[in-house]
Amino acid sequence: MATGTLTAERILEVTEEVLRRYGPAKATVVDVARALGVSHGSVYRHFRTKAALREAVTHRWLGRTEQALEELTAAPGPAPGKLHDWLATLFEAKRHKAGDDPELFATYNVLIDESSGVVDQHVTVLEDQVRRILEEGVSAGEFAAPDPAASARAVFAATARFHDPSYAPTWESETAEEEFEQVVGLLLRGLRP
Amino acid sequence: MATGTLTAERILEVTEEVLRRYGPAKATVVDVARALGVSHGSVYRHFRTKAALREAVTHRWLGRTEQALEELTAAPGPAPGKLHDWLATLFEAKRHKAGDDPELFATYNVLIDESSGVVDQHVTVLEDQVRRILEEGVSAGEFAAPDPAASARAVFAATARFHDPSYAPTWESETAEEEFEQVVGLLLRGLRP
DNA sequence: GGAATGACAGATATTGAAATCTGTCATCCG
DNA sequence: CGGATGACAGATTTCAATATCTGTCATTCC
Repeated sequence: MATGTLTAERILEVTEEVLRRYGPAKATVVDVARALGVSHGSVYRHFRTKAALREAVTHRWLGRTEQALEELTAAPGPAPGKLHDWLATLFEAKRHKAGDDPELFATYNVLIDESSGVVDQHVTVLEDQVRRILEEGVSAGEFAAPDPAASARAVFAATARFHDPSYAPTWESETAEEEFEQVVGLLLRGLRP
Repeated sequence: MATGTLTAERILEVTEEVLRRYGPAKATVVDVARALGVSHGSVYRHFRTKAALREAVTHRWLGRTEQALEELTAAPGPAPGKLHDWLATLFEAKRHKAGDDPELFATYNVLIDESSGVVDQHVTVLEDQVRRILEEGVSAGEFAAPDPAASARAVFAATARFHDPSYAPTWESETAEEEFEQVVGLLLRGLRP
């Protein structure tokens, strides 16, 4: 079935499929090897441990969200509106993933709990995007932020309710959207010069 | 050992002890009855189910925090400082419980996960205290909040990072205190008239 | 008569033996 | 010779038998 050489990339693709099919509890390295048509020893040539393989899958998954938000970050436009949209996009992306395919979302949440290092890196990337938006706003006189990096962490922390997966069960509620706007409104007011 | 009549209050006290000793997974109604020196049927006279007993324990535990914060809420003084102190006290109380006796804290977190209704009520009580502080500030011209109840929910949501037990592992970090001040500072700025 | 008991049925948890998986490595193949 | 293999040891998971627990209720006790 597998075409050509066995690459790390191909293993990651198949691992995603196996995780989707069997779930995080039952997906084994042997399953991945079987789906690839190779021995499990070959998988271990590319990933030192099962944990490393799962972390790589998680990294890929989180990277996709980072990429979508990076485009927003780099786009032109006033910083306050951009920050609002950046947060709204993050919220909407997470809410969509959670509501659309709850099982797959649950699977990735298990992976995320396992891979704290990968998540820390993800958070750092996102906070850095927020920091860049804040700095842009400070330059344009739209924001006051003596320490943009610290403010970025604060903004990210204050909106955890809307992007941290542990709150996913509440994201479908009718009031979630309104509460999001309230929090973001408060933060944008707090950032005014 | 037990003195006099069997009361709901006495059962709750002993249940707390049993939970502390055995943990949430192993503490049984039979254990509670044994510690009380009665048959387990007698416990069921006061609490319809094991879940109801655990919820009552949770309610009592959360009520103690509500009470401490209520005193702060009712005290005189400028609203901005009071809101800051209220949030700082909540943070400190949680952090202290988590750091002081991690096992007991973990036990109560298990109970909390089971008792969503009780927790919702607790959150409502705390948000109401925040709302009263906000209204006080609006009256004194210290805050601008067209809808104090909505702003109270926003303030509570934005500080989840510092009172939601799922974040407890990060509360000991050196930067937690600083991040708390950043978030609260941003919120207080956002509430200014 | 109101509170407590303990035997009971069905549900849940524990246990230990068997099966499977993870990670290594000597060997094989192109 | 670099990459793939599959047998292997120790760790983990599964499964089914056994034990315990939950919640009820007819009976006992004060």
